[in-house]
Amino acid sequence: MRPDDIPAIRSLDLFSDMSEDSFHDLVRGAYMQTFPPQVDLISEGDPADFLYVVVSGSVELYARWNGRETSLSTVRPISTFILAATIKDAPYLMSARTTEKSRLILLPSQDVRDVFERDNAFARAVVTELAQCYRTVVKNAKNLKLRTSIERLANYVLRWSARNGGATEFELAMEKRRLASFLGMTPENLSRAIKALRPYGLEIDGARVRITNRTDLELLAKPNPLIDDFTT
Amino acid sequence: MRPDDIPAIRSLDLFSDMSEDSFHDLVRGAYMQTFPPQVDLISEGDPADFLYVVVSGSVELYARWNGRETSLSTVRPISTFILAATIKDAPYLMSARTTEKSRLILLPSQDVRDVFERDNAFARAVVTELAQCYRTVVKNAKNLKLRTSIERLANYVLRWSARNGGATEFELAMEKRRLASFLGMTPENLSRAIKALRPYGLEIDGARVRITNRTDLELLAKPNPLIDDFTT
DNA sequence: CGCTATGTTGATCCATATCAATAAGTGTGG
DNA sequence: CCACACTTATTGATATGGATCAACATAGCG
Repeated sequence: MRPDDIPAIRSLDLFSDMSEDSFHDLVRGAYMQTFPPQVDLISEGDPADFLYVVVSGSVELYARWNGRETSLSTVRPISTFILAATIKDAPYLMSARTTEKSRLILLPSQDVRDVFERDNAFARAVVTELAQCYRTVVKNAKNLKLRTSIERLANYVLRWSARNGGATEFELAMEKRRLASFLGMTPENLSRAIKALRPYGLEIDGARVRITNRTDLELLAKPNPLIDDFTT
Repeated sequence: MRPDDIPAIRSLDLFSDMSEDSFHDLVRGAYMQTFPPQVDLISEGDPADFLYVVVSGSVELYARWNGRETSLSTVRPISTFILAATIKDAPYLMSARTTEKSRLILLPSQDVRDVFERDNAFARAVVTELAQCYRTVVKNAKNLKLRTSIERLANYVLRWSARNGGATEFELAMEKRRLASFLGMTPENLSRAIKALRPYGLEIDGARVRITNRTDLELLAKPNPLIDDFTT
């Protein structure tokens, strides 16, 4: 592993509080690897051999059943994924693939569990991280069950606008087909949802998003911190 | 709090490994309360003042948005709910109400957080619990996004059959309207889904469930441990 | 520059929601 | 213990959100 990547990892909430010794034990067995786009990293059902850290690029978490596939989340730098499976030593519930060229750190799960047993600060950091993950998925479930696809799209756009400092114009962070799957609809349906939101102050042209009337869009979207706030 | 309830709590995975002192600190400020059915315990958005333990009865976790409501899970004895909000000192994401007469223990969140900071065994137990919760919600999201309502119903029945030791005949654990909401459909649609599954070996009469042809039902349901297994 | 994957649009179909009416429980007070 | 009221469940008719299928356009990319 490149020595100049270590500080970035160390500064993650998950690793920042642990002892120097523990951190050393973790990174000793770790490797950094660069993957091309569209590479399958893990497959649901596999044993959790590694905890992954996305250093650059992005990784899609998705799942399949009975020939269908759905996108569950996108992991962006710098954060980890499949912590729960690693800690529980249980099979992955989601598959993962790179969406673009990405640099990842692979931490052997056994090392993570060993350090977890020894280092109390790390154990507490894991709690915070897992609680965050849990709340994110709960929000997701609420979003899916309480909103129509058009409402989900409208709120998605408002969420990303907020994430971009309230910008009225920005770029979609992923392909539309992936966005459609993430929002729980087909690509065709997303196309139509986009058109349906034009009268409500939203224009999407290619990857370019323009909020032309925030008031109307919010009136329709009714964003709610208990579903849409990504900070708590 | 009644002294004879303490051993039951103590034996929960979440509390079994912690020191005697810490446990004492926790239960010292706790109270046990009995609630009638349909009592609202907490409301989403409220600060997380207590961690709850269901001792008897059952509690429904649900959420609202824009006049719609959906049931997210049912908590049965003996387990806790809203651990994540308690630990993070963040607002509840879900509301909770008793579905029947229920005995609950209320542990002041501040006490839980204090003990969490002091007791390392407890901190680790919280990790295991949260990882479990997280994986359950992920399975739920997969269930919702990958399956039709009929498939969800079929798998729900098979799951509860397994939970009852593989019984072919058992009682529904909740009202149909609640089940419909939990499965992400309307009560009317549940009624029709039940009828649609009759030719596939499932009969539901009132609360009585009878699996008349497990092979056919499984052929349709295609249960999958990465969605339906409630033990891992 | 042309191939291939992605995105759009239209036509149609299907799953599920909604609305309405009835039936069946369930609990309460007389 | 029954009658009434009220909630829950079922059934039918209809509407609609969203999926599917098919054709075409477009954009990346080698």
